[in-house]
Amino acid sequence: MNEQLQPLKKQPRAGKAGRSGTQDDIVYAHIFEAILEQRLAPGTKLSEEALGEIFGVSRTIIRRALSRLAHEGVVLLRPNRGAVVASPSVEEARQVFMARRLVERAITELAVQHATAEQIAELRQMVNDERDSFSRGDRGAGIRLSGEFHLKLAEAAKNAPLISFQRSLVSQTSLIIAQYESGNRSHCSYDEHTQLIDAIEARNAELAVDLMMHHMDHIDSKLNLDEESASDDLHAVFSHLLQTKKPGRPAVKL
Amino acid sequence: MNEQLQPLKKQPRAGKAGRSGTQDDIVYAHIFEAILEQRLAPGTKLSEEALGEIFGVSRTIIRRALSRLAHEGVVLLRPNRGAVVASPSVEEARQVFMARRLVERAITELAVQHATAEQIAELRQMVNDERDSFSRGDRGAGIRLSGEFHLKLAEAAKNAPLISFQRSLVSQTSLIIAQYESGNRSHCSYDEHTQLIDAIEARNAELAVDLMMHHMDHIDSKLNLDEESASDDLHAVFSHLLQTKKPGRPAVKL
DNA sequence: CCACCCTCCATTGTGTACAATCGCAGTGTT
DNA sequence: AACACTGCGATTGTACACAATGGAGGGTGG
Repeated sequence: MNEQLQPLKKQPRAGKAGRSGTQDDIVYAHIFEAILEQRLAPGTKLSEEALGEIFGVSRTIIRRALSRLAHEGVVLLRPNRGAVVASPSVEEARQVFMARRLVERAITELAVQHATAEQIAELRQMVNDERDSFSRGDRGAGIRLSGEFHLKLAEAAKNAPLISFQRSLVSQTSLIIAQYESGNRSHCSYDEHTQLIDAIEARNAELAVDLMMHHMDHIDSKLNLDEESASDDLHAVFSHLLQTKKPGRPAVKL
Repeated sequence: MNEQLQPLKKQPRAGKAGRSGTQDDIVYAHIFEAILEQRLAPGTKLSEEALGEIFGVSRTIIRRALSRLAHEGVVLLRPNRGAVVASPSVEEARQVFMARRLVERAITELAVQHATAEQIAELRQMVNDERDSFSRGDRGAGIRLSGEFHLKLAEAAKNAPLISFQRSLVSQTSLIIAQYESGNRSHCSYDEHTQLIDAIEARNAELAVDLMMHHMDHIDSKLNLDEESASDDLHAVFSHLLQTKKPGRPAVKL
C-alpha cells in the first residue's frame, strides 16, 4: 500500500527548488487526477506524511496542495483531523448542478461571442481525446477530459471569475459523477460536445445554450441523485455522522 | 510606519496554539478588513515578515492567510516577488460586475424562495448597521457592511457553491469600489437594500430581481470605469510601474 | 556620459524540528 | 457489565533555519 501512486517527481527538475510554485502544482495535479479518476475513493484519508513520502516532497508542499483542493471542494479539511477526499451528499450535488446550469448558460453565451477559431480547434481536439479515452475503456481519464472540455469552454468566455468558479464546479461535478453514476454508459456523451462546438462556431447562441442545457439534463439524469441511494450512497449519507460520532458504535439508534 | 495596524492578537487566546485553524482566520480577517476599508491601498506590498511581526505569528500563518486572500482575488501573489494588494484593471472590474449580475440574479430568486423570517430580520439589522456607519462617516466600514449584506443574502439562497463564489465576487467588488468610486456619495444606497428586503419578504421574485438589477446598475454607474479615469485611477494605472521602478524618480519620462 | 555586467542584499520558497491536539485503548470504579 | 477517566500514540499545527531567487546598486568599459 505504499507505492500505489505515480513514481516520485514525474518531471525531473533542476535541484530541489525548481521554478517556484511549480512543485505544489505537480502534487496538486496528481492528487486531483487521482481523485477524479477514482483511484482515491471518497472518504479516503489523505495523510500529509504519507503523501509527502510518495511524492518526495515535504509536508509543506502537500499541505498547500491540500489547501487548494479543499478550496475547490474536492477535499475536506477537518481541523486537527487531517484531510479526506470529499464525499458530496445528494443535497450538495444538487446545489453544484444548480450552480453549474447557471454558469454554463452564461459561459455558452459568452463563448459564442468571443471564441476564436484557435479555441474552437482546441475544443475539437479535446473531444477527440475524450472519445479515445472512452473507447480505450479509460473511464477515469474520460471523466477528467470531459471536465476539461467544459473548462476550456469557460476560458473561451473570457471572464476570469467565471473561469475560476467553473473550475471548482467541474471538479466537484467530476467527483459527484464518479460517486453517483449509474454504471450504464458514458457520462458526457462526446457527441453532445461536438454539436455544441458546431453551434458555437456557427455563432448560434440560442441553439448553443439549448444544447448545453440538454447536456446538463443528460448528465444528471444519469445519476442516482433522485430517490433512494445504492450501496455507495450509504457511505456518503452517513459520512457526516461518522466523523462526529464513534464509528465503532452505531451513531444512530435504530 | 511599524505599528499602523491593530495591536497584536485582538482576541486574547489561550496560549500560542489556541483552537486550531483560528489563528489564520484572525490574520486573514484583519488583512481582509484592512484592504476593504482601504487602510491598505491597492498595490501595497504585503511583506510576510512585517505582517508576521505585526500580528505576532510566524510567516507560516501569514503565508496561509495571503494564500486565501489571493484565491479570493483581493491579493496578488507573484512568485518570488511577494504579495501585493490587488489593483483590478478596468477590464477585470467589468468581468467581476458581469459575473455579479449573473450571481445576484440567481441569489435573489433563490432567496425569495428560501429566506426564513430570521434571516430577513438579520438582513434588516445589517442595513441598519450599514446606515449607521455611513452616517458616522465611516466609509470603510460602510463598504464592508454593504458587501456583507450581499453575502448574507447569498446565505439565504442556500447554495454553498454560490455562497463561496459570491464571497469572492463581493470582496473584489469592494476593492473595485474602493479604487474607482467617484467620490460623490454612498455606494450601496441602503434604501435600495431595504426595498429589496421588502420584496423578498413579500415573496415577490420578479420585483426583487428587478430591484437587484437596478441596484447593480446604480453601483457601477457610480464608478469611473467607462471612458478615461480620474485622479484615483492614475494610481491604479501606474501602480505596476511604481512597484518596479523607484517612486522617488519618475518612472516614466514625460 | 551612457550602457552593461557583476556583486550584494532583501525577501521568498522549502525542509525540518518541536509542541499541542485529538482519538483510542486500557483500567478502575459503581 | 457498563460507564467514565486517564495515559498513550499518531497526526496535525506552528515556528524556525537554510537555500535560492530576483532586484538594486556600484563599478567598469565603450
